[in-house]
Amino acid sequence: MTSTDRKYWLMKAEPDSRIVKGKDVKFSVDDFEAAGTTPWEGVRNFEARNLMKEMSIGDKILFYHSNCKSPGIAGFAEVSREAYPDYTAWDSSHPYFDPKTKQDDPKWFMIDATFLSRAQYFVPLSLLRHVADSAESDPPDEFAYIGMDGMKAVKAMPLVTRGRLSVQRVSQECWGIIQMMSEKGGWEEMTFGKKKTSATKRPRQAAIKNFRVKPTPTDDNDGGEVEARVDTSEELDVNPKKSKKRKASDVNAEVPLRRSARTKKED
DNA sequence: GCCAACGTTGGC
DNA sequence: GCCAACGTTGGC
Repeated sequence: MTSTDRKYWLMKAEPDSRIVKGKDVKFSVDDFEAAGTTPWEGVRNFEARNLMKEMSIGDKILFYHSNCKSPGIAGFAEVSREAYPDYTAWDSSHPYFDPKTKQDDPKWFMIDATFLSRAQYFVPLSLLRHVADSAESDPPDEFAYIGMDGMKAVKAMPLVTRGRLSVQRVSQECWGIIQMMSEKGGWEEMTFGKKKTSATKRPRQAAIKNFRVKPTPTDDNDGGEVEARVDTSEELDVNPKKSKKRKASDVNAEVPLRRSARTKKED
């Protein structure tokens, strides 16, 4: 496969322990590393499911820590098995059981993901938001290497623009940028504030942590140029026809053992 | 097939 | 624990 047809994705998991129906839904980068390869079961969202169906073996995955103290990119993985029916939907004893789906007409799918590596420097969401919010100006000196185009690419990330999706498309540019950031770091000198930025569109999401850039007296770019072009290939082909009506609680009420499909507490 | 109400996601 | 955002439900 050439690098041009390789696809890139972001998948969320929850690194913090949370017991749901007697099971811990925690799935951190440590757990992922220990597991090696894991079926990504429990996704009960049409758009996320559709994206998983587009995945090919070898596609790269940003592994994201969600719903935790410090959300962000914690590691890298790849697709090791293409979409196949999520059998947990048929197992009446399984927390993800969906009585509405049948074996001859599977509704939910999963892929297998194989752990590749940890991010040497955890790339916090707050940093990505900061980058996105500054996309009109030059990147902070600390990571000037991502360039303006890189900032724009980050700004276009669904992670930044919409958030809630547990499986997202990632542009090749963003993949490169985030991997570079995870290797080089550069924001250690920055302080994560907690105040809202004064002016941003998002009422609530704008309440990102502030980054305070410490002056870096002798700085010139440290090399690395990212060849990023803005790629707007973020349109998610979604067409969740409202196939059946089910209460969100019927399906999502079920316990995603781990990762994406965000759980809710017992009912 | 629109859209208001509802319920979940997930950052803070 | 709060609550904005937004996907889903379901009445019309």
